[in-house]
Amino acid sequence: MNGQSQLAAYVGRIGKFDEQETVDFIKVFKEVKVKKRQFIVQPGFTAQHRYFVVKGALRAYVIGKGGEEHTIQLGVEDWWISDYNSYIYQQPATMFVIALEDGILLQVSHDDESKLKSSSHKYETFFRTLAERSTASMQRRIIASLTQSAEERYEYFLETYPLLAERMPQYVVASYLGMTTEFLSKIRNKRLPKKGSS
Amino acid sequence: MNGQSQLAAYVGRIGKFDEQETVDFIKVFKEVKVKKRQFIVQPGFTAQHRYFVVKGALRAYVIGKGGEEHTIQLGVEDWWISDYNSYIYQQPATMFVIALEDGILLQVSHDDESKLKSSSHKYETFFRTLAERSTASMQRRIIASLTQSAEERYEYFLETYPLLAERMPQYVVASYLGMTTEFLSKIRNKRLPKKGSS
DNA sequence: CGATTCTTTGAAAACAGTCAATCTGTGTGG
DNA sequence: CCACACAGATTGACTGTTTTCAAAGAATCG
Repeated sequence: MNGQSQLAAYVGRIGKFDEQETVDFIKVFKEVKVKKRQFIVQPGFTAQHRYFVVKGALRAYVIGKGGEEHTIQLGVEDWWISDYNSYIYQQPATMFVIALEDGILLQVSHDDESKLKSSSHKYETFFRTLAERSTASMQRRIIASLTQSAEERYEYFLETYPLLAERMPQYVVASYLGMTTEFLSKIRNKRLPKKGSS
Repeated sequence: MNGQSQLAAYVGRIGKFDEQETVDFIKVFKEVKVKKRQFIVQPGFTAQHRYFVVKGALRAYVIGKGGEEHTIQLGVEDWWISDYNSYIYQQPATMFVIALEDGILLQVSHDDESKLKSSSHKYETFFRTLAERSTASMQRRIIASLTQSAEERYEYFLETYPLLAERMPQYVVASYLGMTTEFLSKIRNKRLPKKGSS
């Protein structure tokens, strides 16, 4: 399955496009390959694209005053990623988006996305649904950060995204969950007291 | 200015509706009065409406395992409020939404909103814009919670929402910022060492 | 391997929470 | 108009979670 058909399958699950609409939609996306450690968004530059992850893993992060990296968003197959504050308002980004693995993305420019949205009610609906789901998921994350301890947030993350927990380096998981790598390491150690303890 | 014309002015700033479209849009909203301490959303019940605040102040909060209240969202004039996870997916709410003051709201039901969205491309665009802005604002909040200390979050809140900081009880501000009332009180004390200190 | 990159560990310190008591204001009903 | 109740804010001592720092261990990759 190539990138286009993967995106086609994805949009088929969300937007009720007919065949021609699906083709026209996918046409504006451009496939790009990314290498591990490659940046696709950087602070100071406006995020020009929204990216659909065909293959690979990415993360978006900001740098704190002390130089710490704080992961704002993760992306793997069938997820979207960008600096949305930058992309939506077309203002300079505050985030880095970097590839954690070699991968394949399908990018749409802000301009082409706008044209899609205005060209068809159905496309507009598709992006509205994306944005609503994104709002709901961010709200769940805010709730988790307000109500749970570091250990609980990690447990919750393991349950919710078991595959991500395996795939992402631990410093990425830690910074996504709002704790230091050192502390996550200690949490993990407490959970699995010793190796070969059965 | 009544509630309807206030909403009309608001939608005029976001959606490019003509006169008739504005009238038709506003027609489906129903005005409701709320008294201080009145709940408009409660856990276990599906949030049936999205609310536009004409007048008053509200807050949405969840209850933690220890009984603490965590404020997820605030609402004052010209803001929207609901439990979006519940409203969007039409599932039982996890949040309370309560009036902090007597007020006036304009509510739209999930069903009517769906009809609006499907009846016109422009209405769809309006709700897409709402959702995108909401996503961006939640992302900013996540960044703040990951990168800033309690004191910095309070400073940022004061700068960003000076009117809210005056209007909301301090325990609401504290629980919105992810800290205890006691700790916020200590932060405030440090900032303004003593009354009459000049 | 040889050099990064990532993870673990432990001791000390900082940040923020808990608990309990007190203080303040504000309304409401008699 | 007063008194009482109650919601909200403050204070201080103590506790606990999480961070910081520094060093050493694994793992990975060219």
